[in-house]
Amino acid sequence: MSPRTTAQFEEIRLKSREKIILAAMELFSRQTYHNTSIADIAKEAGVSKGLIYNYFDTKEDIIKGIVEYMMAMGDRIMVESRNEDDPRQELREMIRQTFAFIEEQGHITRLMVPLALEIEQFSFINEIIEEKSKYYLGRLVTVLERMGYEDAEMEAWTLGLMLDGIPLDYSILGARLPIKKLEQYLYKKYNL
Amino acid sequence: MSPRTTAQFEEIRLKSREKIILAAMELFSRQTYHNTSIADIAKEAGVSKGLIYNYFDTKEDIIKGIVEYMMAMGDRIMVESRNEDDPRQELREMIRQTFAFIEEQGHITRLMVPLALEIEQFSFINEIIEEKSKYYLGRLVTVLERMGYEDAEMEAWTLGLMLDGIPLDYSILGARLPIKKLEQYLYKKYNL
Amino acid sequence: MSPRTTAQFEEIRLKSREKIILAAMELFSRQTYHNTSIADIAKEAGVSKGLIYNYFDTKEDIIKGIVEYMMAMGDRIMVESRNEDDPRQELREMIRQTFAFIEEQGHITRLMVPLALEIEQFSFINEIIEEKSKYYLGRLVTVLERMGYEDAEMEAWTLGLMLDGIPLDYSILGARLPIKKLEQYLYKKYNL
Amino acid sequence: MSPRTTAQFEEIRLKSREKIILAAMELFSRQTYHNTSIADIAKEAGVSKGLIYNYFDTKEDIIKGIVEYMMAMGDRIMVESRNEDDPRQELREMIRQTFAFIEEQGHITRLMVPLALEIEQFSFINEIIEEKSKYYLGRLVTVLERMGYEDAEMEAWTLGLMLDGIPLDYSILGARLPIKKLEQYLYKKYNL
DNA sequence: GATGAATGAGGGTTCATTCAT
DNA sequence: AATGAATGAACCCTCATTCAT
Repeated sequence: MSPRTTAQFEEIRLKSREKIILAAMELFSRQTYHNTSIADIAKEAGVSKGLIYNYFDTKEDIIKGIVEYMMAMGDRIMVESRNEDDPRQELREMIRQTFAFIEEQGHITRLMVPLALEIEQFSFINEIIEEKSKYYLGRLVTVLERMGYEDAEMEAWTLGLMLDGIPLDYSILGARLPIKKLEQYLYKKYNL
Repeated sequence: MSPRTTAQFEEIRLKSREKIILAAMELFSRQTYHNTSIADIAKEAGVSKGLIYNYFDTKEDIIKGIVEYMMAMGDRIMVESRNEDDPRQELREMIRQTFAFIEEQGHITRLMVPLALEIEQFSFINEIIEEKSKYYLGRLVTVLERMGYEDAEMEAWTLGLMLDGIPLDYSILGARLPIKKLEQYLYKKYNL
Repeated sequence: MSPRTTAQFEEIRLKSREKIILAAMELFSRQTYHNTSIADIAKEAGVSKGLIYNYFDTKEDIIKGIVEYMMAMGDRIMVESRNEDDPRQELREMIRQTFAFIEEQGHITRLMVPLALEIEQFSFINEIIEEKSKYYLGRLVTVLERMGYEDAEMEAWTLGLMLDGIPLDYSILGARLPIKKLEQYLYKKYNL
Repeated sequence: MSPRTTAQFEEIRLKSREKIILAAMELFSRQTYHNTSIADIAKEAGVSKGLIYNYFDTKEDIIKGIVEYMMAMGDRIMVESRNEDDPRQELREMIRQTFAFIEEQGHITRLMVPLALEIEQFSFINEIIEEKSKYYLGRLVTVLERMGYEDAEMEAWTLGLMLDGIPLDYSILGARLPIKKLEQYLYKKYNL
């Protein structure tokens, strides 16, 4: 009889929001942002069209929601794995995590890369990608320096580019990309 | 007043078709496939909307036209540069051409990469990319073998992935990607 | 903890209802009936959307509520000001009250005039206006007859029309309408 | 076989545009701007919804089109009727034209007055009304001065307001407003 | 009495595509 | 070959209204 408490409402809101975000992620990665209509998302989420606008001001806003959701969910590439004593160990861990991420969360890759390219206005995605890359590159440089590389910066770039190429090729070649063997090869190549 | 010859007609047709394709390329790379309307293309090409349907059955068909056009235009990454005597020279040439292509024809890169990801129905683009990659990879393997690399296949993959990563990063970082230095570094790294 | 008495409930009801009506009046006159949503009203009234439907069956119903509210509030144009002895005095009082109303309650004017025209279904507003006008006109006729006007009815019409023209011009011209001077001029013209 | 000439296209465009404007005028005056949908207009004009956007950028733009159309159609209140010799004759003509306009083109009145009040953003309608009023008032002042009125300006205001009141009352009372008798009464009152 | 999440019809607008000329 | 008026399906979004709590 009495109205729901604020906490109850909050929980309901979170659940609905999540349903919508998950549906949107699924569809965007399956069929592209532009080929997915609000009606599609609503149906996939089992929710009315109108409700979506209770949580997102605009269709593009849903993307922002997805990114936030993913960041909150873990953002697992970035798990810290510093190793003061052994730079080799640290580099190995960085590479391992990157491959693990691509394999385990391949759909995120397949979602974000196209999104970044598909929606030009969405500079904020590019900004996130750029910032992460810069941070990642910085760490690579440090580690490679400690490993004694002379031109550590350029070597970091080649490694970084290669790791960036993986999701791209992966989204085209899928299983034909020999990920496992590549990972092993990198360990060997860098003596890890 | 004399009726135009078949050849004249054919020439007119080719000219109009080219105008449309060039306009579409320009706009797709500037503003994305989905954000470009047939009306936009018509205006950019200085042609009526109706005429476009005289040459292309559908909007997506224009993409096919673009790809064909680009292939016909020279496909310059693929210029043969075999060098039976010196594999080093051949690899150097392959790398050089790749970088040259990215720099000179950056807009094509910025056009094709998004297109490949944006339009899922367009498996044929993926197929083209895949075929080219396979060919390119094959050549890399051969060259690296001749250069004495033990695991030439995996080394070719790393190099290929890296070269694929460049356009991706380039379309995000633009001038902040140190392309020139990267090219030089690769020459040094592979002793070319 | 003791249950509220019926009277207390009734008071609460009245208070909420009034809050809603005042909010709606404010917004309708500020931004038009059609540009004001139930959500806007709820926010302005500091009340939930649901509650509004506790007091009004429909959005249009709120208008009925506003009209009733205004009538109950005093209907101040219509304050009786009969003066058996001096028709001049009576006419002067009628004119004075009209001008006073327009000046003091300008927002009501700006609310009702558009409303009457905007919402055709709302014949009842037109009916009210019509009835008031007829009554007002009747009084004018009587007064003017007593003042000796030969064609009192037509003179009453001209005066009535003029007084109707004021809110209309007022809602367009605002302060550029020389209300004060007009009032004085009318007194002079009718020798009041 | 050959494409239509520019002139032919121009004629087609004018015709379609007019069909749409006439349909919109009809519906706006019958059921209010806000209660008329683009679909309604399309149906009334016997045209597709899409075509309307070939001629008007936006729904509000149609109003601008209507106003322009009406101005181009004649704007008949404003027919010059100067009479250097006899101000009485000139005033009589002004009043006559006003009444004629209201009677003959009542739908325009019923269209524009609500429109001006319904759409607040549409300052341009208000501006037109204001400008016309100022002009009209100015002429009234001049004429009344020549007729010897002492406070010609205020007298002009009362007359102007009254003439403004007519369309307002007319849109509410319709035929119950004794227009004919009012007109005659004014002639008599002003000795025309 | 009160809340706000949820619904769904409907509105404005866009745009690929057709077709008469 | 060429034009651009015309179509209509589809899309994003708004909002009055309902209802479980």
